[in-house]
Amino acid sequence: MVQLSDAEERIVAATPLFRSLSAEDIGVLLHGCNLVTVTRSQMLFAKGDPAEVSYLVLQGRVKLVQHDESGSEAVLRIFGPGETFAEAAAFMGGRYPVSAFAIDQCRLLQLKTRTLKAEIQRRPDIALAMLASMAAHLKTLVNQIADLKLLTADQRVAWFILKRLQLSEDGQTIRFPYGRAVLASELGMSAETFSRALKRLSRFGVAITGDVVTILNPDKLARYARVN
Amino acid sequence: MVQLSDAEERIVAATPLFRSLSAEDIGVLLHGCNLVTVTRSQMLFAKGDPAEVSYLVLQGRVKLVQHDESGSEAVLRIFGPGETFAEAAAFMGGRYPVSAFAIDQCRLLQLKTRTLKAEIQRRPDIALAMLASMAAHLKTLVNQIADLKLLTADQRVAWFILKRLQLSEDGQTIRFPYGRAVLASELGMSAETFSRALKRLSRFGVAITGDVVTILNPDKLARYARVN
DNA sequence: CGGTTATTTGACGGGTATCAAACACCGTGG
DNA sequence: CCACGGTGTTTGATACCCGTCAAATAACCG
Repeated sequence: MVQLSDAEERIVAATPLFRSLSAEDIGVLLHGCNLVTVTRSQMLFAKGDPAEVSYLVLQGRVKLVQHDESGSEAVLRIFGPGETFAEAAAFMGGRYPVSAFAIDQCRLLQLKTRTLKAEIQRRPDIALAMLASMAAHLKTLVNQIADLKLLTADQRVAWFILKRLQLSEDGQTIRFPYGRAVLASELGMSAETFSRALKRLSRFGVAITGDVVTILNPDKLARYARVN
Repeated sequence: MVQLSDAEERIVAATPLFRSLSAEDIGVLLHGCNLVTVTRSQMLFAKGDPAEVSYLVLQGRVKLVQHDESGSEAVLRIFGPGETFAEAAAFMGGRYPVSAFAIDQCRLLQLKTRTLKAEIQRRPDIALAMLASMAAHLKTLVNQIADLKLLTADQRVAWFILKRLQLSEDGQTIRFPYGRAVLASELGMSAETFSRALKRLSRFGVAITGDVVTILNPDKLARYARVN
């Protein structure tokens, strides 16, 4: 059994995969899990590696990326504390279809697929939780595709800000959770375009100071990025 | 119980969701299902509708689309015979995150979520099959995002042709399964760009006559669209 | 404080969307 | 059989979004 802080245990219990389970059920699933610590820009797995484990983020951020032969990369998604990833690949027993890198210093829980599968056989509701978790992933990806196809770069940035604003404390400011270059790639644009997009959004009441973004007029911004 | 032709029963049995199940298990799941027939361009459900059923395609093609306020649409994916869709949304019991339209005349099986859920409780392996099916969907979407972010329009068209070529009989020709406009939207480009892309690909040994595409030199084309 | 990395800014070119018109395809009805 | 309207595709002209390259600036860190 791994050693987790109280805060970390709360994170685990709150994750979609485990939310519906009792503390002891979680204990069973975590039995024999590895706790791994990785440093900034370190690789967790490469595309094509045999997928034997999935991950739960406790601290830091992980980016899932796809590379092309020329070396440029596309960030598919970024996972933070409380989120799980690579469940699907691990579960299918195939190989990872993407690569994973730590953006920050990270603490991660490695979930053994074997244990997970075994538990599903015994406890069908774990399967339901897993289905729910994967359904959420699906929805995220579907929205991302729609955004890429329907919105301009500026609108995607605006949309990103608005989404974060909903989780914000004061409803007026957000802060960028990680570097702009990574953010740009996640939104499907170059770092330069992202920088310019931010500047252009000042027309709609967006002010940037360091890593803090102040949205003077959320409605105006929402009207510009009319989506969903 | 619905009335299916032999061919259709074979389609059902071969679908990822049901592949691992016995004929009688399938019978249980299909019990009380509706068989629906829709005509070209008819809507199956709209984004925001309560998601009560998922679908299995028997005949024809269905497109899942997202609209923006200006009326332009993005095709997220197209499903043909033997494929299932909307499982995730139906399963979560929420609302459909996208809209669905028939491209052709279609015959579809409506799967009741209630039945599916009940069976999962009794038979965990159905849950595994469902997880596998959703994992496959996830992988498709992930690849689509990577393609949109990393490839040019021409490369996406080339890549599409190559993928279809692998399923081709003779390994030299394919035919477009549906209209070019829909195809273009699926690949994330306008119909005009798609048309021009096809023309430009003649430089790499792609010849078009009507709906038939002849690939004179698959290797050359693959070298151009170097991906995966 | 120096050296490295991240971000911004500018200039430029190319890829794509958009608009418009010409054209091909197709089932219908005269 | 051919005319014909509707739909879908192609082609051309144009504009602009956005990526790339290069340089300047800022932020970071030991």
